[in-house]
Amino acid sequence: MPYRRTPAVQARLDAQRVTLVDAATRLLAEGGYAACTIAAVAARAGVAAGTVYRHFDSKTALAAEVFRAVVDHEVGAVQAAISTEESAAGRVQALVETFAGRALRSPRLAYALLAEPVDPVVDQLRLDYRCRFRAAIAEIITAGIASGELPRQDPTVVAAALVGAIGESLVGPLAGVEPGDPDTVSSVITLALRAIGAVHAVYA
Amino acid sequence: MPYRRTPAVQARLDAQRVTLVDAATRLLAEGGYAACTIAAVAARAGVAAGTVYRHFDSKTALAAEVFRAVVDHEVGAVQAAISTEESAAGRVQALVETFAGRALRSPRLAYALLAEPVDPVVDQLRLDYRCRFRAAIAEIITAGIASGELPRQDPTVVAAALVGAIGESLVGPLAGVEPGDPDTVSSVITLALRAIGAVHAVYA
DNA sequence: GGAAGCAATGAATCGTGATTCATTTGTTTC
DNA sequence: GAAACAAATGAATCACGATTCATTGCTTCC
Repeated sequence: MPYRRTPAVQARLDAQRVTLVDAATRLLAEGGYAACTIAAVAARAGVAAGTVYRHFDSKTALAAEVFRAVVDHEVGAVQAAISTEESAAGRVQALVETFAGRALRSPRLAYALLAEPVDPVVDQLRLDYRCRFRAAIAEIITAGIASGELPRQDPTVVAAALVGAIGESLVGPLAGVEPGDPDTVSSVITLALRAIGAVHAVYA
Repeated sequence: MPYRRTPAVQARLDAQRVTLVDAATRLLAEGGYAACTIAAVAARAGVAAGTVYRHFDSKTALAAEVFRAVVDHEVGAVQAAISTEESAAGRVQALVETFAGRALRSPRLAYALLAEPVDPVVDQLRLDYRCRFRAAIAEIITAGIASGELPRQDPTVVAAALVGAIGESLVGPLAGVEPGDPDTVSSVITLALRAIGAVHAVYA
């Protein structure tokens, strides 16, 4: 048995993989999918193009992994923010604030995540991403209806609409130009609360 | 002067141009931008690829013309529907119904129009499209506030959010699979009315 | 009818970026 | 140290669709 991959080598390979995903993520955040070529990723990671293929079968596979990692991170942040709130209104507010804050901090990434189409496989992941947010919102609404805080409504449709509303308000402008000011976020919160029928904290 | 373009020839050329735009529109509606290659457009129109370039400088120019035509048509339909209504609530309802009805009838086209990115020039046209809808909604809201029918709010942000909500509800699912049933439309109407603070026709 | 020139053709060319693979470099084991 | 093989390289290849252009076919006008 003249060769076996030692733990040291394995660790280096693992680290290299991480470096690749990281490089791709940064490139995505900087210039969108178009900037995320294999050559660019490899260069950023300090390896040759061919080396990328020792870790990923295809560009799509790399993109999928990047996407999944970023989405998990984003969803996690939102869920953490939600979990500290009790009421439906509080949770929705926390969700929008967290989501919007992060999106405004990395606008290009948010755009790539929410809107920029690319590849059927990645598009499917984007849908999953939206679905996860949708599910989070739907859950809040369902609980709110059950507790009597919110009026009866179709949680799925309302959640989809809110995802759209938030996305449009935040990354819609992005595709154009302006950065999106803080007032926008509070307007969106107000609107979201009104849309779900949480009539209290409204009419700012 | 051994040659001059006669009216008959001009008419044929004009018709050919229309045929090209029409072919591209159908292809767009069937398979999105990816299906809309020069070769496919030419084949559908019954001409050679090179002929396309006698009418359009580039694929982008063709796409832009297609986009503009389709958008004008869509916006026109919505505006016609709005114009027959008096109240803000009635107008919003008409707008959503019209937009949604058309989108559900040509889902692939709606997706291309609302979400599918392609090319900076076309992307800009898409933004214009959204802006026009946004403007239409903002106008309704502004008028509603002025008349006292609606509470004070930021019409621009609310309009953007509604565009997003409508788009997400209707074409979001599309990117995935299902066709989007009629109940969805009425749910979206209810939500839109509630979101703008038109508390009446609500709580269905 | 025929000269003059526009219109149409479609195969060849180009550009872009993913993917391959023969070769070089690095590790492991004895 | 040397055999045996893995990892890394990056130039060459491929794929795909837009774009060009030399050639062929049509119109016009006298």
